Amino acid sequence: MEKSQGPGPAVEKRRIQILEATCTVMRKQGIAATRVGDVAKHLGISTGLVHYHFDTKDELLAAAFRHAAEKELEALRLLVNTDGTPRELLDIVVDNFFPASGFSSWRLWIEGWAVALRSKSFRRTVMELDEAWVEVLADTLTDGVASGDFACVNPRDSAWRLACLIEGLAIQQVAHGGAINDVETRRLVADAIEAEIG
Amino acid sequence: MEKSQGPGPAVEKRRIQILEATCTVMRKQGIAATRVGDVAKHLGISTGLVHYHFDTKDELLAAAFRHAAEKELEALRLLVNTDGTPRELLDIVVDNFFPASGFSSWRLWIEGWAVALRSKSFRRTVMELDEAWVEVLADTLTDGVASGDFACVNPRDSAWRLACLIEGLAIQQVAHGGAINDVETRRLVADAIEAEIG
DNA sequence: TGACGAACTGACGGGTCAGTCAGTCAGTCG
DNA sequence: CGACTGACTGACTGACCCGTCAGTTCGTCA
Repeated sequence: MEKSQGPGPAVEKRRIQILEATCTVMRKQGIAATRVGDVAKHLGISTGLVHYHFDTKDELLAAAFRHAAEKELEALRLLVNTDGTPRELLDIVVDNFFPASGFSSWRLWIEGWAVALRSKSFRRTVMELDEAWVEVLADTLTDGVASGDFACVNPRDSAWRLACLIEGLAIQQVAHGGAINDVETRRLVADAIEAEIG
Repeated sequence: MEKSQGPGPAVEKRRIQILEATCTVMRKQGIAATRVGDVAKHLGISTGLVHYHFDTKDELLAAAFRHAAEKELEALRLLVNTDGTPRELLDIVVDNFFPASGFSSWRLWIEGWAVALRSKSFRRTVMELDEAWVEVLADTLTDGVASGDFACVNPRDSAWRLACLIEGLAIQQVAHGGAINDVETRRLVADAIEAEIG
C-alpha cells in the first residue's frame, strides 16, 4: 500500500476501510452472524490483516458499531444545525428517527441493545450514543420552549418519552412488522408530540 | 421412564421439562449463548435426547421462548381477571410491565426482538405475544372508558403508545442502565398515563 | 545499496458445537 | 417367553471460525 510519511495516515485509512466494511456486513447479515472472514473477503484482504488492525472480533464489532452510530449522529446534528422554526426542526429530528428513514439502522440498534446485555464495550457505546440522540431531541424542545413555540412542562422528560416511544414503535415495525404500519406509527407519534408540546 | 398408556403423556412431560430448562439457561446465558449441551447438562440428560424431542436448536429456542412468554402472559391475565376499579387494574398491568418486576424477562424480550430479525419462527412468536400484551392493556383502557373512568380519545392508540413507551424505557434501563433510573422511569410513565386517560 | 520495519498474506492449530447414529434398556403385547 | 417399540445414551463427525505465526513485499532511510 502507499505509505508516505510515518505509520499514521495510511493505517488510519485502512482502519476506517475495515470499519466501514464491517458495518456493511453487519447490516446485511446481522451483528451476531458477522465473521471476520466475511469482512476480509468484502475488502479482498486476508483475515490476518483484519487482526493486524483489531486484536479481537469483539473489539472490531464494537468499534464498527460506534463508527456507524457516530456518523449518523453527526449527520443529524448537521441537519438540525440549519435555520428554521422550532417546529420545523422538531419535525426534522423526528423524521430522522423514523423506521422508514433508516430501516437497516434500526436493525443494527435492535441487535446492538441485545449485544449490550452481555458485552461491556457495546454497553458503553450504545449508552453514550443513545443519550446523545435524546440530547439532540431535548435541545430542540428546550429551544422551542425558550422561544415560546412549545409548552413542555419539562423538555427533558418530553424528549425521553418521545424517544422511547419511537424506539418501541420501531421495534414493532422493524422486528416483526406486525399490527403497526408506517401510517399508524406516524399518527401515534404525531399525537404524542401534540400532547407533549401543545 | 414410566410410560403407562401410549406414547403421549410421558413424552409431553419430558418436552416441557426440556423447555423449562432451556428457559433457565436462556435467562442466565442469553439466547445467543445457549448451547444444546448446556440444556442437556442442566437436566442431567444427553444431547441426543434433546434432539430426540426437538429436531433443531432453532426449533428448541423458539419453542422455549414461546413457552416462557405464554406463561407470563397467562399470569398477567389472571392478575387482571380480578375485581377492582379500572384505575387499579391499569396500575396492575403497568406494574407488571415494568423492568424492575421482571428484569430477566425484559432481557429475554430484547434478545428475542434481535433474533426475530433473522428467524421466521421467532418473528411469529414475538409478534403474536407482543400484540397479546398490548391487547390486555387496550382492553383495560377500553373498560375504563366504558365505565367513564378514563377519557381516552382512542384506547387502542393509547395502549400502543403506553406499551411502546414502556418498551423503550425498559431498553434504556435494562440494556445499558444509563441516564434513566427506576424512579425516573416511573415518573415518565405516570405522566404519560395521566396525559392518555386524563 | 542494503538494512530495517511496517503492512500484509495464507495456511494452520485449536477449540467449539449441532446434529447423527449404532446400540442399550425397559416396558408391552401377542 | 420372545418379538417389538419407544425413550435414551454417549461417542463421534463434520463444519465452522477465531486468532496466530512464519514468511513475503515494499517503501524508507542511513
